[in-house]
Amino acid sequence: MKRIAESTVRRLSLYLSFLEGIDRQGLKTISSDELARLGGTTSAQVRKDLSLFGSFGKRGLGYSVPELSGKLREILGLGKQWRVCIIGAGKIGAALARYRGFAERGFNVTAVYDSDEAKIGKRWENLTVRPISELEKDATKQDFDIAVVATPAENTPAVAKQVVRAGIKAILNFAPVQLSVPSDVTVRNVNMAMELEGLSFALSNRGE
Amino acid sequence: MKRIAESTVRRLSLYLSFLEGIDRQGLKTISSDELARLGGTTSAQVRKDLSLFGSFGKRGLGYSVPELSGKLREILGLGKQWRVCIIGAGKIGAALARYRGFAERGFNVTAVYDSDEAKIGKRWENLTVRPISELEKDATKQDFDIAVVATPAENTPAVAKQVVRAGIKAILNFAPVQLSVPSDVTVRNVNMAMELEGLSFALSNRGE
DNA sequence: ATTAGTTTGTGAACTAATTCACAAGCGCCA
DNA sequence: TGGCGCTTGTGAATTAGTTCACAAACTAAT
Ligand SMILES: NC(=O)c1ccc[n+]([C@@H]2O[C@H](COP(=O)([O-])OP(=O)(O)OC[C@H]3O[C@@H](n4cnc5c(N)ncnc54)[C@H](O)[C@@H]3O)[C@@H](O)[C@H]2O)c1
Ligand SMILES: NC(=O)c1ccc[n+]([C@@H]2O[C@H](COP(=O)([O-])OP(=O)(O)OC[C@H]3O[C@@H](n4cnc5c(N)ncnc54)[C@H](O)[C@@H]3O)[C@@H](O)[C@H]2O)c1
Repeated sequence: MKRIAESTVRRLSLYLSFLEGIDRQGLKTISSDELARLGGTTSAQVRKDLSLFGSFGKRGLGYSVPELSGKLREILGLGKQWRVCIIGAGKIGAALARYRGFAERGFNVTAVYDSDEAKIGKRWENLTVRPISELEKDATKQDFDIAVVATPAENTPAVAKQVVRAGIKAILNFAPVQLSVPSDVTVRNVNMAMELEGLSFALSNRGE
Repeated sequence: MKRIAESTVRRLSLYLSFLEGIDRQGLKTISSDELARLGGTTSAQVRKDLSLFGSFGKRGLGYSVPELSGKLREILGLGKQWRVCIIGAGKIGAALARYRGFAERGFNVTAVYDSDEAKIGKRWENLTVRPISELEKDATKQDFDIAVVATPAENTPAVAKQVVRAGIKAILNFAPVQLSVPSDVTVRNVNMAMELEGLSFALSNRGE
């Protein structure tokens, strides 16, 4: 299969969320044009994105909402349940662990780790905070798919090393540092300071 | 000035954070090549990004770390202090309000809003949660620059309308919905479900 | 003062992503 | 059955973004 751009994957994810809304409204079909309007893009873009994976629509009619949802879920790998661990039982970790939106999409938080003695052993929702030193051992049994890393920036490179050693192949990183990992490990960064700086730039350069 | 791509702004932001690290290490100059290695890009990219705004380096030497930091801060509009309000005093809102990393970069959270009677009036750090209905009135006095929106998806379009009516020109949106706002308002989305789906896609399509 | 060794800044070349534009397919109706 | 209105799927054209490649500028060493 040809290489798919990250921007394409982001849009697919967006289309899926729109389709779920449309489905709740009870509509049966949708055109590339409507999908484009919802996503702030063009109908050609929508059709091109989808055409990378097959042809799912009916000419003259559009796309069947449930069918396209299903295809997108399949493309995005949402058919299975993913096992997620959260590392760093702090403020962000707490918000994420308690967020129901993830499980709804098949991302199940099955463990939380921290290095702080004061936090280890505490109950967190239906989980107990475990010592980070046990991550590697636990991983052989639990087989985590994704690690969500929410530790202080200075410790995060070391944490990433442990995650890699534990054999986890995907990391969602909230610390404002660039992680260096082997090429078979995928990292996505959520860097809020960077987003705010993007807004700052936009505010500072309006009308130029 | 010519249009600057969002990807460029993200990289500038990244360079700045590297420069701050380098500065703490006490190094005085850095080459485009080293900066590129830190950011996982190429030296030509670094130089091209910077050349969009001027020429800040010395041939044969590289860039002065404090000078380039200063220039980047200026470019990104980090010279001033920004007034930020958080809307939605829930799990994510709480994590953000308590995060010190923002103020360090000039983003000062000066108010928190919610619609829940049970939360209104409560103290949050050095702030008191205010009723969202007062946002518009408060904005005329406080003159917020940026609204961080962390409300449930279903209420968020309405919240965005209120933010726009309050005259705020930049929104950082955490709800998994696409906001439609006038063209003079800039929106950045942080959509964690989308990031996880990106990882899911990567895990599902390795080696193809 | 000259030379050797670096590293910038930037047009030109290239690659990737988006948009155009239209033939072809489908449903509906007469 | 044929024609009309609509919408897809996709090569071609265009636009945007990245990388190449090299002259120019600077330091340090002799
Ligand atoms: N709080 C926010 O709103 C926010 C916003 C943007 C970015 N971030 C980033 O997210 C990360 C976490 O932020 P936070 O506010 O939740 O911090 P926090 O201090 O509340 O939590 C960090 C947790 O990580 C744990 N920890 C430290 N070292 C560890 C290690 N080696 N292994 C395992 N656990 C370890 C700490 O014990 C603590 O419980 C930071 O990198 C921060 O910059 C946070
Ligand atoms: N918690 C997470 O880790 C997480 C992760 C990803 C995305 N999100 C998204 O962030 C948003 C907030 O999530 P959360 O977990 O903090 O939810 P939450 O329920 O803890 O908090 C939401 C808050 O918004 C308030 N609110 C509701 N309607 C409002 C209105 N019209 N005006 C002002 N305030 C209003 C509620 O009273 C509540 O205090 C949601 O859209 C969620 O999907 C959260």
